[in-house]
Amino acid sequence: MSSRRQYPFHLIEPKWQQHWDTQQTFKAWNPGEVLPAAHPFAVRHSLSGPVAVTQLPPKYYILDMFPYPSGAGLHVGHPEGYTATDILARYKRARGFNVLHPMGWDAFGLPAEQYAIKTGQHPRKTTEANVTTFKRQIQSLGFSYDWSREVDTTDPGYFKWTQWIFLQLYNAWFNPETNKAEPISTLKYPADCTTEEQKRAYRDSKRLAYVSEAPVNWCPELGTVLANEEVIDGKSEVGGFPVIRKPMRQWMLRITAYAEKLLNDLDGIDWSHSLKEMQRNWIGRSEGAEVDFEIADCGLRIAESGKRIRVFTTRPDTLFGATYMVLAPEHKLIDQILALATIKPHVNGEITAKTVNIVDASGKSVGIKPLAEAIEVARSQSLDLIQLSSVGEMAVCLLQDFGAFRFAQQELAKHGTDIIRYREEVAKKSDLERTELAKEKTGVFTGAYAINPVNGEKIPIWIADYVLATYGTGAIMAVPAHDERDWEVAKKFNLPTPPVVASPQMEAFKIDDRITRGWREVADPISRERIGYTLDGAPFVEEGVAVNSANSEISLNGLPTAEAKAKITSWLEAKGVGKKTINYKLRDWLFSRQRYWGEPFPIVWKDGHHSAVAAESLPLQPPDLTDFKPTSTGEPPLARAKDWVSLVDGSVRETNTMPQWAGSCWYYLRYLDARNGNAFCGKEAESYWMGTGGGKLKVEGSRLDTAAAQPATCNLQPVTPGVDLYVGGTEHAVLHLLYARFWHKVLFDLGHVSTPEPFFKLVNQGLILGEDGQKMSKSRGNVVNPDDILSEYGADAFRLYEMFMGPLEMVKPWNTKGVEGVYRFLGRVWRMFINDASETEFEQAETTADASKRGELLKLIQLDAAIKDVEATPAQLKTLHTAIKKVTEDLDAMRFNTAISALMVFTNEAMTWETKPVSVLRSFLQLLAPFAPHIAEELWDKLNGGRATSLVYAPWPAFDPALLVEDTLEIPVQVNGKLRDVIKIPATADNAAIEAAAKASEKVKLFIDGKTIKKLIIVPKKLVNIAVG
RNA sequence: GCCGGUGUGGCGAAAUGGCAGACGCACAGGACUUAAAAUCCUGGGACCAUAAAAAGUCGUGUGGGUUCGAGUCCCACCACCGGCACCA
Repeated sequence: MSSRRQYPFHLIEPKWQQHWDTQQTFKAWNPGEVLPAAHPFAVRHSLSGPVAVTQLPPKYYILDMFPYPSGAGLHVGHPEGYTATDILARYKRARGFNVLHPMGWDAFGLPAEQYAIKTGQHPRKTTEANVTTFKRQIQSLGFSYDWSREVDTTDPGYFKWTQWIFLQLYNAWFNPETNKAEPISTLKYPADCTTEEQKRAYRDSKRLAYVSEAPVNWCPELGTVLANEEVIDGKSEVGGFPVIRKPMRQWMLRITAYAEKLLNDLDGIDWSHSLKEMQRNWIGRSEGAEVDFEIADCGLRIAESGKRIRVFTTRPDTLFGATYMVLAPEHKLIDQILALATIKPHVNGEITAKTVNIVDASGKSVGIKPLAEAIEVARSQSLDLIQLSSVGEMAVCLLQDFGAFRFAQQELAKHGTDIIRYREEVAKKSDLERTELAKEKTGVFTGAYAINPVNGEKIPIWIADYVLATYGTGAIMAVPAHDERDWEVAKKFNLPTPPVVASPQMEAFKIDDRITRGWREVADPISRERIGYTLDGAPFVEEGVAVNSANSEISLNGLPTAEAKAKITSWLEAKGVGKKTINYKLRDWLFSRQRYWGEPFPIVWKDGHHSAVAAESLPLQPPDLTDFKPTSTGEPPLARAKDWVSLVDGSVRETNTMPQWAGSCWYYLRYLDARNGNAFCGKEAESYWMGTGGGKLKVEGSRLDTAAAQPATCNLQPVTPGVDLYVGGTEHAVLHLLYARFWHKVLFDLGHVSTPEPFFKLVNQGLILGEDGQKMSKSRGNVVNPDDILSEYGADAFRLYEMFMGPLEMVKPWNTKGVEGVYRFLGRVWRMFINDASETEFEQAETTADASKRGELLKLIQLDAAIKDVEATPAQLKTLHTAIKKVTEDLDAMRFNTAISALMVFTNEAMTWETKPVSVLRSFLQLLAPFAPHIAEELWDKLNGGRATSLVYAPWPAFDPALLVEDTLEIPVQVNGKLRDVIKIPATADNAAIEAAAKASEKVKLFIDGKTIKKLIIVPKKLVNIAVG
């Protein structure tokens, strides 16, 4: 503040921001819109009136991740990406594109709601105030957004369509045959679905938006459930509160149906490698096999589903080494085991039900019969009728010898108490404890055994919480010799660890050697009989060669892992006890929240069934509340609004709301046609901005060139860019970006959008750290407020600095001194154009002038007398065209920092010119304009005597390579790779002349005289290297 | 542990396999000024040497390799940052 202002940015910046605003300079034109003839875009492209798609130039859609307008206001991280996209938007306008560059507000969210709970202030009020602040701050940076397309996710005109898209999901199913989403009306019902009730249940189970009663991530502190993606290390992403598992009725979105597409289509889009990897990891595809293990007969089979346990494994080749089995504590089979162990059976005469569903020992229903008849059936087989359960008049009865039943039940019951206790312990643990803290493996034996299908061995069934109920089948076969976790458990509980894979390097599969390879003889008689050896030391988890893996029908011995997998899998398939399977880590998206400040579901409930509200009745507005807390019964806050919830026909509204991600899943589509009241987006607008349609001009460097460079693996048909460039932070790698791709694909399948992928090219800006190199945070006190920087250095300097810090994608620390550097640069640019004396006069006038009149005083500032309308010298043209080339290439590659340095190089050079040709300065201002638009417009205006149209649509200067050709070349000469001299030589010199000149150099001679030249390299016009011996 | 990224002056950084450190910050010296600020000019990787210089040697995280030539390509390792993490 103490120093003199480099140039009057405080007047220039508001002046041009206002100018752009009133002229609607940055309005993007949709096909069919009426273009005023005077608009600079119309002038540039010779258009006016209603324009057809075919008349419009090619589009360029450049998008920022819209912000959540928090109470803290903008921080310097936000404008980093916004500046980058703004520079490119301005550049692309100059290159002749119709540029769509919008901004909006992701305004539903927890902070406003929590503030509301504390203060009673309605979240809408808080949100509106925050949006106002954000908008003011963003606008003060001079970004070229088309504000006529501003969206706000909390605006009923917006969330009407969020709800509408939800209904699209609700009314669709994923058809595996066509591999896409289809309207629910195309669903075919299985033969046993006959009644309306059955059909409804089937239909509801197939919808892309469905209701599920399952354990979910419940965060007591936030009073809501969270998606898997919102839980980090067992704590909520927002606030870091503990999260526990709790079964609740919730809305889910079937994103898993799209797992394969979400994975494969990454190949065709231009995202950073690491971001794609993050998505791939999150989707977590793994190939393996499902294998069925029969449960060893304990006399207690009761249902078909309980007869076998299905496991998932990625290493079916190790099946011969499975020595036990582990079920997740939540596995439903455990319930059956427990039920059997604890039921108090009624036998024969004790049964009171009128009818009986008889099941045999294998769990099959033998038939439903009146009680008397059922008893007769039992008597005829010398068995007992044991009642397992009853509903009303009907009982389910097992046909079995009661004595044997009681014995088996007692056996199970011995372990039953262990199981119950273990399950209770597990349930008490939070996710955090179950992962981070539970380093030591735990588990209990169930008392039951399974049969290994490859060798008929009886292996114990355990339950342990290191097996997750939600992945695969919730059950595994444990192969301790070849799996870290199984190894730990086996060691802890003294279970055998027979090896079935050997390292090929060690050739350990040569059985004779195995003892020296770390295998030792086992004492366990079962394993000894089968294998005779167990692995010592540590598990061998890599791929290798199968050993000890044979039965009378199949042998894997000697096969490398990949082949062994294939062989055993087809054997299992032939036997009908297994099949090749693909599993994903990705879970369905938990889509409901127990909150107020979100989109209400357009769903009503009646008699336990849900149905959609009519699309015509949308938007469904949330009720007005004064108390935003959940109800005392733990229901969501919407349940407080009794009038809102209850409808006249006796049905009630869904009281959950949608998560914050809903609004951001499709906002980029709303921008295309933001004020459309009849559709989420008009068809023509969608296909012009997102598709390949439209565009009469062939523009060099257009997106289509980029699309052509797609990798061969791309399987997107048709190849479409969608959003041409999307810039935002990595924090959305697996949340917003995965969800939005999912919604887009559903909309694509249903014919609402024309591209399978929404964001063709995506770039992550790197985090900006505080001056101390630490993450900016209030508690560290290192937060930089853009408003402070702006008032001291102006928006142009701020923009310039954000880009000059380093490559966009990199993490980099803020340094206010660096802002001064680029600010000084702008000062030099200013002085390159401006007459000193007139500026002094302006400054004096300004000190006395009325504040409102100061803008007018800019007129006092005169151009420097050295600026003349003369032909540029070759040297001046060379300086200019060097800059044009560098800035153009750097902008195409998003290298903003080096582009700015090229502008500095030009300025340093041009400052020294005695005469400055207008034409050269004009081109320079065009290069500068995307970076520092305000000063560029002001100087452009002065240079053109105040008569020119806005610089924004002036065609980008072309560079002429002919002007860059040098007469004299400076060629470095190396001897043995070390620089010894630089020779000057005419550009026309051929290699022989260069060689002669190099050898003639005195400095070079010192190093080559008296030595033999072994090799001589000449890179034409570049370099000479002489290798001597 | 797994996956990805990054290591270059005092600092932010730049360099199609071809003059390492462009551009900027900080710093030092000078000009202007009564003085300061601002501005303009000059300097600058380290070492060695010197009155000063020239010349020379070393130098892009570490160790190897390929090459006439490596910050850049290959192999092995180290450090930091980000993501995932009992995913069978």
